[in-house]
Amino acid sequence: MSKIKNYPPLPPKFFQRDTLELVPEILGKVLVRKIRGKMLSGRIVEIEAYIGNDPASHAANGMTERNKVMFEDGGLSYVYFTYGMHFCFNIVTGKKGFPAALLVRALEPLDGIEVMKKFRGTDVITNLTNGPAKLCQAMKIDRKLNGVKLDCKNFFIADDGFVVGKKDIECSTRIGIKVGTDKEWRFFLRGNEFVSKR
DNA sequence: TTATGGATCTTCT
DNA sequence: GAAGATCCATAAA
Repeated sequence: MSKIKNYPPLPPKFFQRDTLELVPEILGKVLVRKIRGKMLSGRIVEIEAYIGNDPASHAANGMTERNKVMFEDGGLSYVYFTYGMHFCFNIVTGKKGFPAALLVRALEPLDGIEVMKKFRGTDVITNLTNGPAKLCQAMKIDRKLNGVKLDCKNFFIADDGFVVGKKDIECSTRIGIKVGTDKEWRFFLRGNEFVSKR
């Protein structure tokens, strides 16, 4: 059993920095979600950056009802609905007024694996959270968590002491987009079997 | 093993 | 009306 519950949430201030600078800090951290008395958690092993007027970002053309959370201070949760049936979870980064976020694409399941299996309807561990919409389903992340602060008791990011070396981080172009493909803003842990494949 | 279509919300044209 | 920061079941090869 892990000892994540002994580690306090990272404060919102932690996320109010340059987005790309945060990337190596976020990789390896633990996303914790408490629901109905159960604790679900997973180590963040894959993220993508969406910054400013980057053409691939939802915020590329200014603020809308959906993306307005991206303009808030770092440390908030941005959850959006896409393709008619899927939720994706982002960590808002940087300062208020500048739209930036890190899309969490994959987790390595730690606690509450049995609950995740139930939510996902599969027994295959590597298929629980290896995709942005999958991890939301596994952790029951939905619209209600859009815009919440990530230091509340039921939903936060924690540091359990796991160390990620610079050499363990690999980068590539982002996935599932048609513009902004010149930027290598997808980051993942080298060789981790929970990274979404493509 | 790779390809295709369905699900059907939100935004922009 | 069309496309999208997706996933999965099913079909073809």
